[in-house]
Amino acid sequence: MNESAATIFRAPIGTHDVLDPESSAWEGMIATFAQFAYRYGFGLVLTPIFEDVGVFNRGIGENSEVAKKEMYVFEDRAQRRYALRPEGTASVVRAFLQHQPTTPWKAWYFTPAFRYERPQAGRYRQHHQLGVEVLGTDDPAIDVEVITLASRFYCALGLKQVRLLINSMGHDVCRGAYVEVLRDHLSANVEQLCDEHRKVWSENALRVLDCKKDACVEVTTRGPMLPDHLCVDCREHFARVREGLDSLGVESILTPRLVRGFDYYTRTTFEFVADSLTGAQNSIGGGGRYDRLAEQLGGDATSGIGFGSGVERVLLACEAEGVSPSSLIKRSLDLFVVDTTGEDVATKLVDELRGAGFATQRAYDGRSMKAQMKVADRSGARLALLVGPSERASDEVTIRDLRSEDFEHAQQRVRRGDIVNAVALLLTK
RNA sequence: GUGGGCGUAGCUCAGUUGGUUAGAGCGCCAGGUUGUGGUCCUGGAGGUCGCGGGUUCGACCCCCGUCGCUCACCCCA
Repeated sequence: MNESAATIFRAPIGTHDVLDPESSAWEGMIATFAQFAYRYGFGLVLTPIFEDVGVFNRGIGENSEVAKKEMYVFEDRAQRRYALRPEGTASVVRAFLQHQPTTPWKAWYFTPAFRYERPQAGRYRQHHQLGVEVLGTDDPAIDVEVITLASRFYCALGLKQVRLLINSMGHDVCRGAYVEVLRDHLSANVEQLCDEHRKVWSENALRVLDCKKDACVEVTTRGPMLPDHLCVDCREHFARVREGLDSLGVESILTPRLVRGFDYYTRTTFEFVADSLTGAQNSIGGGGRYDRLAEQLGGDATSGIGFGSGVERVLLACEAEGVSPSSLIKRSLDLFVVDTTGEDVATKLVDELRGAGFATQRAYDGRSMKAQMKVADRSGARLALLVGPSERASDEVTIRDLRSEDFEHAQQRVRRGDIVNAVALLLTK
C-alpha cells in the first residue's frame, strides 16, 4: 500500500482482527478455560503487556532465539527500555515477586503475546495465550494438576487428536552433568550432524536434540538421554509426576528429546501436539517447571510451574477436527423490535425488555416493515415485536414467532403493559 | 532474516493471442405485496483491476520496482 489519502489503514503485519461470527469461537474457548481455571482453584491475574526488557531477557534467557531477535523492544519518552511480552510466564513471576501473595499461588491468564517474526500458518506477530502458573510449591501433585487441567481442557473443546509429550530437564546440577555427556557424544559424531548443527552444536547442545533433520535425529538417538542422567531427587520427582498422570488416566508419552525454547525450564517439561495440524506449527500448548526463574528475576528461590496454550493454534486444531468452541456458549437473540410508527416507540420498548433480561435488537433508520422484518429474520431472534400505527393507537404490541413455519398464524397482539410477561411465557416454551 | 505463490466489486472468483463501455455468483438496497421475514421474480448501487514507473497506437493482461497477503525454512504458541 502506498500512502495516498485514499488508502485505508490495515492491521499491522502478522496481526488480525477477529469479528463476530468468528470471535464466538474465541468466546467459547476463553469461557471454557476460565471455567476450568475456577474449578481447579486458580484466580485471574492481569499484568501489563509490556515490562522492563530485563524481565524477559533474564526470564527466558538472553541467548534464546526469542530474546535475541524476536522481541518488540522500545524506549518510552524517558528512555526506559521496555518490551512487549513475548510469552506469559515471566510477567506473572515478576508480579508474584512484587506482591508476595501467599503460596502456593495459583493464577490463570489470557493475554496477547508478541514476537517479531515472519508470519505463516499458525504463527503471528501477535498471538494469544491462555495459561496458568503456580508458584511456591514443587509438589509433583501440582505438576500433575497443571498438566491434567490442560489435557482435560483440550478434551472439553472436543479435541481428540492431541498427544501429550513429557520429559524432565532435571535441575542445574544433573542437567549440567548430562549436557557434558551429551557434548562428548556430539563432538565424537560431529561429522554426522546436519549442516547447521555441525557448526553450532557446541553453543547449545540441547538444541540438537530438538533438530528434526534425519542426520541429527540419528546421532542423538544413539546418544545419552536426559531421563537416564537425572539425579535421585529429580528422578523421583519425575516418576511421581508420571505415576500421578497415569493414575488419572492422562496419557503421556515420554519424549527424552523434548527440549523447549526457553532457558528457564527445570525438571518437568511437556508439550501438547495436535496431530490434526500438518507442518511445523502443530504444538498447541506446553509448559513446565521453572524452579530457578524467581531467583533469576531477583527474588527468593521459589518453585514454579506453568502451562500456556496458543489460542490461534488450538482454534486451527479445532477446525481441523471439525469442532467449534463457539458451541460451548449459548448466544442467541431473544427479541427483535420492529417499529413503523415513525415515532420511535422502539427506544423505550427495547430498554424495558433489556431491563427485564431479554437479549433484544431493533432496526434503525425508519425502514419499511418488510425491510425491518428481513433484518429481524437474519438476526436469529426468536420473536419479533411489531409496533405500527395500529398497535400504537390501541396501546398494543404484536408478537410474532419467527421460528414458526405457519406464517398465517404465527402472531398475536397483547396489551403493551403485558409485554414482558407475554414474552417470558413464549420464550420458555 | 531467506525463498515460493498470489493481489480484479463487501466476499468467493471469471476475464480469450494485449483491442471499444471490466463480468458472474453470493451479499447489500429498492420494488413486485402502500403493515409482515425463510422461496421466487425484476431492477439498482458498488471497481482509478494494490500502488508507481516502463514497453506499446492501445495494458487487468507484458517488463521493472514497491507495498500487502499467503505458504514454507528458522524458531516457536
